[in-house]
Amino acid sequence: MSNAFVRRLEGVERLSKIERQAIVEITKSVQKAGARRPILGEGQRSVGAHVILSGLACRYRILEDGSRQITDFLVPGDLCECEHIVGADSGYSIATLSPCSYTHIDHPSLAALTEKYPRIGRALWSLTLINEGVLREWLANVGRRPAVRRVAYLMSELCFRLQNAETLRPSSCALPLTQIDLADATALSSVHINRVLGRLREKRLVSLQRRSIIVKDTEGLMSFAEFSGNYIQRSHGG
Amino acid sequence: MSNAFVRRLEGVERLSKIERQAIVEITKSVQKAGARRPILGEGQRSVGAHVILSGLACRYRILEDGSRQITDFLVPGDLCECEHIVGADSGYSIATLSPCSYTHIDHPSLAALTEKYPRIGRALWSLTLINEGVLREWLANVGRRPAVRRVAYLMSELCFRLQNAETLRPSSCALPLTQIDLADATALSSVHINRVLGRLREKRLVSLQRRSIIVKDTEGLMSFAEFSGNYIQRSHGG
DNA sequence: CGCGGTATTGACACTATTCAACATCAGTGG
DNA sequence: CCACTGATGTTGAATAGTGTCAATACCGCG
Repeated sequence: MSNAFVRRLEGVERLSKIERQAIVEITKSVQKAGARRPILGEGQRSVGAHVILSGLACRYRILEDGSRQITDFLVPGDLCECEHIVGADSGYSIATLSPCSYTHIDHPSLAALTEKYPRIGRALWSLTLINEGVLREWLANVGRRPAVRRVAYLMSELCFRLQNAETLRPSSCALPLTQIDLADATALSSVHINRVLGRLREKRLVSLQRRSIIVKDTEGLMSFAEFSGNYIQRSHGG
Repeated sequence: MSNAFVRRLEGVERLSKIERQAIVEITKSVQKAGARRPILGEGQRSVGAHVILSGLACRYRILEDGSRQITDFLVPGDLCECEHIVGADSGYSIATLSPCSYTHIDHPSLAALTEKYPRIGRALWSLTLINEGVLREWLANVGRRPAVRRVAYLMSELCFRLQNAETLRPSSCALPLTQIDLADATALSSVHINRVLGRLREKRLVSLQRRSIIVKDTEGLMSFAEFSGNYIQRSHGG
């Protein structure tokens, strides 16, 4: 009777049983996709939004010169492409990184939902604002931090958000990312990512597997990266 | 009977006379500040949001190593610090770049407004989503574009947004930025900004004045930067 | 078994940074 | 009205940090 999206919304706004129910209702037609599949393919235009219910996905764009910039990681509970609901189209694509389940919410349903339950509308706005905060963090990260710290910071954030979404807090965390993915998210070359990861491995913070990176010591990585999750999760006032 | 904020909201949502009136009402206590003054000083915490009504401001953060990252330019009609209204606090500061007039909206007033007029709530969400798009653009810009294009792109965007806010479309546009500001926004050093601007001046795209940069040929600059404003302004469907 | 994407390593090139010296200008107080 | 001051702009030289290229290794998958 609850899912990742409900839990996420409850993290920013207290919901009544009826509101919870309405959200469960709107997200009940679940789709599944394997790793590295498009959810919103390049060139495609969505007519609504998607909610990630399990797994890890990302939003990205291919630039003029062919390089790819990943701009968001999407963890369970994340809503994406709201801009379509609101009428814009910014030309980004969504793809899974690990196997995902997700649901599609069409324009009219969401409009009706927020009309009927303004508190849900408010919660959605909150999620968008938090996401804005994450984007600013990425901007500062890519703009100003040297490679090693930059990579550590990004991985810290991703661990933090994944663990939050699963309401777990293990000291180790597997990230289903290739080194190329990490390069496209941090705006470094994959060659350099490889060297950076070597250094983090020497510090015993991560270990490497083919097609995935294992953070051995999330606490250690976060403190090395000087990461704090304040901007992502509120202390939960109500 | 109209101001920059009303015009901005009307750009994303059709408003009734009563809704317009309500917005004018909530933004009527105007404050003014000269150039380079804090609106929300470092370390200060806001209890609401600010709306820029005229002039140019920016949002920024000082990182661990003392460097400054500007994450947003705020043009007339822009709303900022909504995250406070919604309960978060991301630790950024706001300062004017040119003389500004602005207004403060406190938490309860905005809550009441969006409760009473859901369409206004929806319009505010739209603004936030557009802003998210702008941030993704900045991320791609800082992450992947070489210095000259990067600077050109940023200036293009700023011209575009300023001209939109003023509903003017002159071919020349004065940006009240020092080279240091530009460096902090593009994540380059001010020394390098200086050299880059030299090149753009050779191309007759910009001219330099002390403490401000004049874009001589906005069309030319935008096409050089391969800039398109699609992600900022909708074609205006309803 | 071979193919294609990924990972690893070295050599080298290049962009942008840092440092330093100096120039310019607006504002300030004498 | 002038000299002083501090922030900004300008230029050159040396350097650091990443990117690029290329060769090789690895491994899951068809």
